[in-house]
Amino acid sequence: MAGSGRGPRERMVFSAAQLIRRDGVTATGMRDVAAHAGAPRGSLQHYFPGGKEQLVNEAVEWAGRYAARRVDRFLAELPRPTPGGLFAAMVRQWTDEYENSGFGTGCPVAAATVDCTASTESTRTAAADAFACWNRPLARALGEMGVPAERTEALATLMIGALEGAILIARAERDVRALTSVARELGPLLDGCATEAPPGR
Amino acid sequence: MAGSGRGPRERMVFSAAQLIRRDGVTATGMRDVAAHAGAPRGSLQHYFPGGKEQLVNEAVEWAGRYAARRVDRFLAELPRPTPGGLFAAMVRQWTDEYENSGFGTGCPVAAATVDCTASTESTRTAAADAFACWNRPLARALGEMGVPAERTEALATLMIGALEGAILIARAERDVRALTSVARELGPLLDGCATEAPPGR
DNA sequence: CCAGTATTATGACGAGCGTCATAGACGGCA
DNA sequence: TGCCGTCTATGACGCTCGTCATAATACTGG
Repeated sequence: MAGSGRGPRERMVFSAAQLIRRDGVTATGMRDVAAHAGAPRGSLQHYFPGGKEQLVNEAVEWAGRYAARRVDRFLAELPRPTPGGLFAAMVRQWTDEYENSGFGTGCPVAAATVDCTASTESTRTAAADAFACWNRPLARALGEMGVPAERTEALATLMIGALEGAILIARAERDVRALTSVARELGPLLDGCATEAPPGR
Repeated sequence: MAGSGRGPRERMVFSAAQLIRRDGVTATGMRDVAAHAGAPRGSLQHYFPGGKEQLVNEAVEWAGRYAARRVDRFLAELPRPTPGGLFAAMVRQWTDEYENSGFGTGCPVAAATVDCTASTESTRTAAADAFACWNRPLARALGEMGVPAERTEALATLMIGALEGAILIARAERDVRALTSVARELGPLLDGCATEAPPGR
């Protein structure tokens, strides 16, 4: 994850996302963000006159765009794209990170949702937008893989939800088991939804 | 959710869980817990000499036992138990709560995981135990419904993960859509795993 | 070189936090 | 009545937080 290039403003947004996904929003201090970004403390109030709320919101938005970009990249890398294969790639990103760098970090959007939904309306909105931003390319991809149009959005939500939940469990257990289990079980089921009649109900 | 009965100690644990699942661990103050429980502030240090860490851990443990108990209750209430029906009941608990009481609260175990995994080892352990405590009766139930033994644990994890993720998305969107979508899509797929050959792979 | 804006630097403030210290109230039992 | 463990009550301490005020510095166009 490169992020030390660019201007100090972008570095601070990136650092905020990193710290938030590790410690949560409330436990992440403005001074910590500046230090982590190697940026002067005085720049915070200059670039983010809206204070912590603005910084957090921008970090969440950044995370949403990042997740959407990753979906497109996974699609481009898959030789023969299937729903299960795409989901496996999404999961693998996390198992790789956890095996290489430990279980210290989760998803910043999830952290912001847990931490700010009840208190900060604008952050809640930013989190909802981030999920939508992530959901959109996923649903589109599912449609292109043969999933019936009326189910693409719901299945995309299922994929994101299952991934987020598995991340939670994996962090708590310090074990990628939850991630691999979810990928192994849900993957084939997702593949069954492509170019097939929807399950009777 | 009854909780105002019992002794002040139990009330404080219960109140801690309530506040944590609404505001997160860091944003929940000890004074808030005492006030919410209608308990004297001085009792906190008397019943929880281990400080906030102990209180949070007990709240997380309580939540894990609560979730496990709910699984058993759902099973008892289902006339003809199927994996999808059980999952629908678990999801319905949350859609009911959100439609009746708003989207202010989430799962306390998820909140503790997001908020404390990186900083407080004992709380991370408590969260892992809570997930395990929840997973156990679920996996057992799946086995009794005809799911092959080698898949019960993974499918239980998938159910919990999908539910937790959908809760996150629903809170952010202030909409039960994610919950209903996940239940509608995952339910039939889960039913297909009972008394059937596992999907080829 | 100068003017003026953009950026950085630093100290202070008030509020809230978790924790501690200490004293008071209560209640069963001799 | 007197004692003693359990519980309650309250004020204080040290710390960190987000924010603000104010000044110094860097940079850019004339």
